[in-house]
Amino acid sequence: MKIHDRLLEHFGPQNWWPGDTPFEVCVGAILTQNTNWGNVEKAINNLKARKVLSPKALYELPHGELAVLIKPSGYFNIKAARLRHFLSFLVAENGGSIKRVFAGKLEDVRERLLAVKGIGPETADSMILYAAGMPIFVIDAYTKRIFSRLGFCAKDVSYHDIQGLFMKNVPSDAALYNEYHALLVMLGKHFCKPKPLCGACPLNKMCAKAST
DNA sequence: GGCCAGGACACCA
DNA sequence: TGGTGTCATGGC
Repeated sequence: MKIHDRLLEHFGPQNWWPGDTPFEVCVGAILTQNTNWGNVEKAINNLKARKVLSPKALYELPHGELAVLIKPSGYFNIKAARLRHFLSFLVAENGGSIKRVFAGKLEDVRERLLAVKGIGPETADSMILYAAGMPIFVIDAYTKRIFSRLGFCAKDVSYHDIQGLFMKNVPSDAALYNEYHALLVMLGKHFCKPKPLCGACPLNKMCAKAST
């Protein structure tokens, strides 16, 4: 059985991303950088409670106030600055239109997002896949750890290389990429931690390198 | 009290 | 261009 099918059988459909609108997905993508999603939810709930989870309202919020609201997500000063860079790109350069941000070819959209300070490859790809529904495979720390332990790549494989591995071997389908990445995160959270819990892991029999 | 969590960037050699 | 330090909260 293929890895994706095995994970789907074990965890069930994930129906990602946890966010009500494409804009909320983009905000979440920045806030979740190197951070537990539970903490991000607290920050997003703060923004909702203050009724500022919209491009214009968030754009007009001063740095200090924004930083306080997103404090639970950690790195709040840096993330406030990164959010404001994205909001400036969205509101000042694209009229506050998420549709306009994601208009055009995938490669061009990605390049424009990567030019925004604070948006790196994973954050850009998360936005493109989960907010825009365009087919690009998101690579994160879990994906690298899981596939290096399975023996498909080196532990320190580059983002570009492992993404190429997926895009070459998995059919280009946004719904499939969405589900696959979400399932990998579930596996990472529950089993493939820095200290792996291999006993009940659904990939246990496939993973000869579980101890590395 | 330590480990870990859905990164990105500045700085340095 | 590759390695290292920095940013920070909260759950387990």
